[in-house]
Amino acid sequence: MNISKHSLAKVKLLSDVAPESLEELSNNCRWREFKTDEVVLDRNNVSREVYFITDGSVRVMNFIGKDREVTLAEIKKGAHFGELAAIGSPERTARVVALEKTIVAAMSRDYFISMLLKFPEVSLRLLRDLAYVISSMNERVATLSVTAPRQRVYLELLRLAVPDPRGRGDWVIEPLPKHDELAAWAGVDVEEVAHAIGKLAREKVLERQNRTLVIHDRAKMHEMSGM
Amino acid sequence: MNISKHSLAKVKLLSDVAPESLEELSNNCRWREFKTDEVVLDRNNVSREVYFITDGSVRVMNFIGKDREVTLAEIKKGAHFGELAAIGSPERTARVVALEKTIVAAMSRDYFISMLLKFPEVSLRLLRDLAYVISSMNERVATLSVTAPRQRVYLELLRLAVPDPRGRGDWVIEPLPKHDELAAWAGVDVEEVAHAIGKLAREKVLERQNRTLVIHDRAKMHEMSGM
DNA sequence: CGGCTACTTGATGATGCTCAAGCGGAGTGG
DNA sequence: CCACTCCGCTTGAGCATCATCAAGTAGCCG
Repeated sequence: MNISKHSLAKVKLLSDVAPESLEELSNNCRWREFKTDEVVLDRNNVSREVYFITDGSVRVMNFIGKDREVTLAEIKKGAHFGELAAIGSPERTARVVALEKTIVAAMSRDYFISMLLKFPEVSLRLLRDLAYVISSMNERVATLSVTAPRQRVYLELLRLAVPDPRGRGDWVIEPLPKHDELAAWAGVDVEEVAHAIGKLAREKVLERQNRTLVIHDRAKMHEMSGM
Repeated sequence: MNISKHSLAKVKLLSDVAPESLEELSNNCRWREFKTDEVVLDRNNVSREVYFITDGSVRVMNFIGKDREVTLAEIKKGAHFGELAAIGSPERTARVVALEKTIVAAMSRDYFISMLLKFPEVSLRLLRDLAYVISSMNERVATLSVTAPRQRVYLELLRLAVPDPRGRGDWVIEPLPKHDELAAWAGVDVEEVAHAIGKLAREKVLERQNRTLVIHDRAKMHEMSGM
């Protein structure tokens, strides 16, 4: 096992930890690798380990009823997940899937807790992380409560759009995620995403170009989103 | 100032703190009292203080657009709020209103942070609290994403119902909150709450009795909620 | 070229939001 | 003690919207 590749140096949560302590922490993890779409963690898993992503990214999903799925978060290199189950929540309720080839360090619950008590700065940083998560979710709850499905699709598209690098006042989404991904974020079904984009295209607010969406009239789109 | 009334002894977050330290913490708070419906904390407030409720309860709300409001949480005696702004989030985004006569201890951001570093057990307990909040919000996001407005009203009513203390297989909600409160939780408008309850009454699933709702067929109601 | 997946588009029916009108109980002032 | 009023609840009609179903198209990979 190549130790140099198995370092927690890039993990933001641990950036206040001295290098020598970090190495000890690294050695107390189970290192694992996952392929795209592989399930990293499933519901009702009882391990309660905490996972640090040193390379790749994952998506956290929740299932309601039997068929419909909701995307709760996407977590990237340098971040962590599983801390909720480790800290307190009685059981895992979400499923975590690798979005690409991903390397994670799994730390046992007990070891994680003892680390928090040993390094208060880490606790503080974790608190900051969780506070940020809660703020984001507050926003999301408020948005979901107040906006109509169609509007949520507009908002999601606006969230993804970046100014067109080729000058012009346009904004672009590139590459456009698959419709079912957008649907899982916005809490609508797949057809609604297509209908929403179709309507915007008909009204010339945006244009479809292969895998990218070019938004011509961002202001109007924003207005249509009702916020 | 009556010191005996101004004690943080009942605050759960601080239950691992030794009594003498607790007294010092108590003395470093600004103690304040609010009447029903008084605004404890408003958006864009820059104080970043942390508040401990020693008596009473408050509601945390968020406003979207200009008119519609969403209830994010209700916080009771022994709990705390404002920790998100103190720990990290750049600004306050929610409004906090007293639900009854309420006494709070306000602790400055800096003092709070230093306390966390001094008492790692408190950090750990706070982490647990936040983890619990996140889990709850995950559920709420998932529910909001997947269920229709009508169903959310049913679910909210089911959440409030308790078994009828007078025997019988019935469940009761007593007192029934005002419709606009239910609406703010479920993310629907006021009439939809009335329509939903009306429909349930017509189908004899429940019965309206003054300020209380008697649920006869909880199973059917649960089924209608689609979960 | 065939087969698959994702996207597009439309029709339909159910549903929820808006508007509107009436009702009932609690509190107020005479 | 009685009107009066306000606020919250109830109910309904009309209309826009969204989920469902369905069919056809585009693009991709073997």
